Amino acid sequence: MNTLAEENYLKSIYHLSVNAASVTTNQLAALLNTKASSVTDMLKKLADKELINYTPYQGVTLTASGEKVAVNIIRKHRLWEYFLVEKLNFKWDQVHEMAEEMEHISSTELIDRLDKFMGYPKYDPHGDPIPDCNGLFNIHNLKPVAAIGVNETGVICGVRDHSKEFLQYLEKQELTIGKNILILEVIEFDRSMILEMENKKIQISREVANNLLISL
Amino acid sequence: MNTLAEENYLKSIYHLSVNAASVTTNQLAALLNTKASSVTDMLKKLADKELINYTPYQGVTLTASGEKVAVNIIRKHRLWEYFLVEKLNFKWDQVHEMAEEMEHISSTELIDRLDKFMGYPKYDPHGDPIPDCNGLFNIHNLKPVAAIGVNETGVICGVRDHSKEFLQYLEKQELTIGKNILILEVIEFDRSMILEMENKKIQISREVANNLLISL
DNA sequence: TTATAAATTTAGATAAGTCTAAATTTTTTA
DNA sequence: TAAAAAATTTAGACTTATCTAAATTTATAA
Repeated sequence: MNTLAEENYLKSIYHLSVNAASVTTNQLAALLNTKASSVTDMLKKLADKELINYTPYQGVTLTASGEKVAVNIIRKHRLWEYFLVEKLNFKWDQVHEMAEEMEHISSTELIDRLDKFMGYPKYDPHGDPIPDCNGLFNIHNLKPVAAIGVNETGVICGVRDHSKEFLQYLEKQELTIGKNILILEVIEFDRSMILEMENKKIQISREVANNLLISL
Repeated sequence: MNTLAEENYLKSIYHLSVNAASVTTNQLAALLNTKASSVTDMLKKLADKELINYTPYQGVTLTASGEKVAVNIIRKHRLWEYFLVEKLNFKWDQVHEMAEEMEHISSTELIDRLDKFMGYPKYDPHGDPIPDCNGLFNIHNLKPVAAIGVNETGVICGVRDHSKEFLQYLEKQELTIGKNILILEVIEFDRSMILEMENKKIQISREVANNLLISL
């Protein structure tokens, strides 16, 4: 149907579209670790297949059919991540690369049965929503910890940065999905924050606070 | 490490090596659904990587390192087939194509954990032995039903033909892995065989008898 | 608003894996 | 054992996805 490279482009366009109306060539080149000229070539190909809307120099958006393909890849990625953590006992910082390969396994029947086998999970190990077999998913309204004030509380529900380093840091601090936190203090000097979590005080930098997502 | 095409060639060479000392270009072309000239090109590449022993016009054998790669792919293929049947409830005739994709997922850690998750199975859904994490597996000594005589018994332990059509036929006749059979009669005219299985009489053609494997 | 910088596209090249057609080697057979 | 047939390899071309370098377009700034 679509090649591996095409799938990766569509997925990347989808992810970059979250923050902007249209996605630029350079953004894609940076995310896909390739050159702008290679991106241009692929964009023409995807436009020919009517998976994206592409006007030279003006960036791209996904068409309805392109978005469907992208969401399906993301569904597969997140379900496999869930499988790796819940069934094979991997840690949340270990599963991304494996899921990057597994998301390209083509069978829809397989992924639907995997979904059923695991009890139709709604969120992956990083708190990201898992699209159902129709491509529908909850967009829950998360805020970075940095966006709330002293004496406010929240539940950790996701991360903005998905890097191994950040996930390992959070794991070590036990700042994991589902934990309740209370903001005790914001240090004026560097805007780092002191939280209470399970009766412990934890100080996190502004950088961390910006990348840790909570629901109120 | 190795490309998808390289992995498929090594796997094919391994499978064809079971029946002969060396594997020919045309055998590979037929099995891989490609042309002899394409095979020659790839054989040169694999020889450069010291995964096969190749002398022009003389066919190929796997080197120790090529065999290790091939066995590892087969391990992954069979473990995923087992997973699909035992965990996701697919039928034994449905899993081959999916496992053809899944066998290329690279992580060794993943496959070893999958193996553990399933309790270290020794045989896949078609009765083929699953190599362990060191590449070792039981070669049990199976015979085609056609090779035994009247009044002899055996346990169905494998198939020679792995085609969907043959597997579906066996399923319908309930001639599945683990069943006990007794040879009641061999029809002289076409050498078809009449078996007793779970108090039922079943007649199978010579063709079927040649492709159904039992242990005595 | 024109010059400069940045972003993007085009042109031409490369590597992997495949193909067809022609050439070569091996095997078979008369 | 020489001619014919079969198997295999070589030569040259194509596609996909990539690259560098040059050209073009858009954005920015004096």
